[in-house]
Amino acid sequence: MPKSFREKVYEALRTVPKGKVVTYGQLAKMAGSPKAARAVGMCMRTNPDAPATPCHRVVAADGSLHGYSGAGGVAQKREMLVEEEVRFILQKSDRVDLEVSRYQN
DNA sequence: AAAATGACGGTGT
DNA sequence: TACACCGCCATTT
Repeated sequence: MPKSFREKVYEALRTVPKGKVVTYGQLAKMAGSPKAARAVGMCMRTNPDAPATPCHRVVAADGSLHGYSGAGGVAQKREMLVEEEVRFILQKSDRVDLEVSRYQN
């Protein structure tokens, strides 16, 4: 099979450095389909595996965390980000500060 | 081949 | 700011 959309997504995701995050929409654009943000989410869900794919660095466009298939759900996801020194909105600890921690744009 | 699914995004209220 | 709706897309059934 030729490279499926999901593989491109994983590839792009792997380029995201520690301490930075990307939105589903960004990832979709990097994979070649600017409006496939939703599809990207599904790919993350069906492949929570491998430490090679930092799916915890993927957040919503407004900086909020949507889901996480791993144990602990979004709670665990948030912890991981904090551990990678990703900046969060102080008042709203549920959102990432995209102004600072966003990967590229 | 067609319909259903979901870890989205933007807009309106 | 929070919640409800609608539109979009790759993947799965």
